[in-house]
Amino acid sequence: MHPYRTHTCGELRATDVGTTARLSGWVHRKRDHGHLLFLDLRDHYGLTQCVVDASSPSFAAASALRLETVVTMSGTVVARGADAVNPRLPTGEIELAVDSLEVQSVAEPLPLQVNSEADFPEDTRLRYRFLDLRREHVHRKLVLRSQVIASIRRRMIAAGFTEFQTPILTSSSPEGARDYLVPSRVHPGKFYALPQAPQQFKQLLMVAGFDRYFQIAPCFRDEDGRADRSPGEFYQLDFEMSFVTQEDVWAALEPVIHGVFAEFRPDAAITPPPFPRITYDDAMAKYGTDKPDLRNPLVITDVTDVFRGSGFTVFASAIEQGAIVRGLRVPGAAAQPRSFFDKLNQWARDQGAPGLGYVTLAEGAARGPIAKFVDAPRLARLREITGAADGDAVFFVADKRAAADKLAGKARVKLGEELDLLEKNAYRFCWIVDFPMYERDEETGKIDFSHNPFSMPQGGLEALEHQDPLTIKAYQYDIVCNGVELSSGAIRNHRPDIMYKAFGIAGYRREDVEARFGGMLNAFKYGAPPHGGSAPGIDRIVMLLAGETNIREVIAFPMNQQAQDLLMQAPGEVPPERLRELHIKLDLPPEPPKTG
RNA sequence: GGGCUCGUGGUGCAGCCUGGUUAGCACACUGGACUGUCAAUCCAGAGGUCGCGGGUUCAAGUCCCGUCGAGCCCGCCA
Repeated sequence: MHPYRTHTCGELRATDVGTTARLSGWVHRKRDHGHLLFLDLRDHYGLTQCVVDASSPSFAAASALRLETVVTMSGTVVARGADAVNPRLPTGEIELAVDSLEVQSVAEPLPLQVNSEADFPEDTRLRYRFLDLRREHVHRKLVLRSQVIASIRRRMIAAGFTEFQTPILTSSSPEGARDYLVPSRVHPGKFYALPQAPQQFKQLLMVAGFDRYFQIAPCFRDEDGRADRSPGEFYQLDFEMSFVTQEDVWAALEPVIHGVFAEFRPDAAITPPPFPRITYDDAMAKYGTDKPDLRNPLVITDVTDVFRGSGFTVFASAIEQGAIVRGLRVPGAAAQPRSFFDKLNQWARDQGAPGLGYVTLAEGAARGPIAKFVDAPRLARLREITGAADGDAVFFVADKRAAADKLAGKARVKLGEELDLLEKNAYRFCWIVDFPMYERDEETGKIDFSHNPFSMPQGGLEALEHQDPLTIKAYQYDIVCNGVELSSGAIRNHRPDIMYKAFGIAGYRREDVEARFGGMLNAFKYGAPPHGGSAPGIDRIVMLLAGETNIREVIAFPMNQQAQDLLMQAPGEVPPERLRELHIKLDLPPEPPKTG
């Protein structure tokens, strides 16, 4: 007999009754009746109830087993009595009558209950991640992650993509985030950078003629974490295609994304391809964000006309100064108590806004604090623009366009959540397209790239030479699901002449461009195919499929928000001789005074 | 760098608003009882610098100030 097991803990069935079996696993739970002991043995595959009674020579040893001890149990598979069958377990019709047991590894008392679904503090979970990952619901999410990645890989290969690996130790890249740097021992004072994305490599692979590239690519960015953004590192489905328009890229990705979501969430409603395309400008106007959650039925409108020249001087004079007024119609909200509107107003103030105006509609009239300024013609106009009817409420935000969009967008999210308006069990996708090529830095007034500097400007060289840069769009697009940005992508700029010009507008001299991106620029001088791609975030896809809002839930060994690995104690100090070898001298900030 | 929330035996929570008996409950742990449980049950026990420092007070887990740590958010992340 195998020293550890003849079956897994999820395998034995009624048809195995009478056979001899050996199982190995963790002691999941014990039910000790004194002269009869039930013991649930758990492994990756499932749970099997093992029984030991007082007559067994193993009885004392079995009674003494602590939870999570690893043990091998041998015995006979026996049928459970009709009233003892556990229908919740696949192995619930049988149990293992234990003849002998062998302890493989003893467990100390646990800092974290493995057989509990209770919430534990995240630092405890991360410090004892190996225990946390034993817990069924956490374990399952990591298995899901593996299956999702396998499915994506299968679908990409079937679609004619070729998988590549690209360097991890590379040079600093043009993405906007801070790089992780790795000092060179051989080249004093020089550093490798970990790739923020394999951006230039995948473009070089297109120049190399591979036509369709993909990679489940690790990406490293030294930026602060968020619930949906793991600090340090994450994975992208990075892909790139030659001789394509942006429509071709969308058409290539949509069946992969839709297929994966349909495969793992057959219960959910999923946007069928082709996904809606929403221009950046429309998204900002209608949803107040470039990553709209389309499960939310609320839509923002422009009601500046309703208040222009009205008696409500707060809005009217703001409009004179160039402000706009955004309206948010909320069906049925007129029935909410006054406290509801007061709370929202306070919320808006907490967001740094002067407040959130509103009217409610009933019996053909407007009500509320500012209703007296909305006369009959203005009310008619409001109804016309927003579609509001009796029983609805309309909220107002007056500010400069960008600020008004932002707050109206936040209010849309807030109201959608508070009033439980979001479509349930649904994945709603869209493409946000036609991003601006450039934007003006509010502080410096300088014109800079608003997204990827390697994107092709719409209109090409012609547009760069003759158009106001701030009006130029790029062939740049994001895919968004349920308010989560899954990726951005672009048709790339493969023409050195257009690239010099594009960088020139953002203030880079020809020499700067050559110094920083010489490798790729040089490649483009020897015959580069037009190409484009995208790179959806794997962690975010799995997070959405798992129904989680925290990305660390689908990463086996995540760092905390301070970019520390509590299990492996990273980052850590290194011995002085290693620093000398790397030609590094530390220049540390002064120690803060110790107070406790 | 900033804002908000949280910090109480190994673990999860209550107690704090409104200061006052031995800091309570559950899980885990130790011992005992129990032959059909499946979150087994019952009895007993051990286990606490109430994050840390300072202040107010006759008295602080509770109120105030500071500080450290964690989470969420802003900045940042094309």
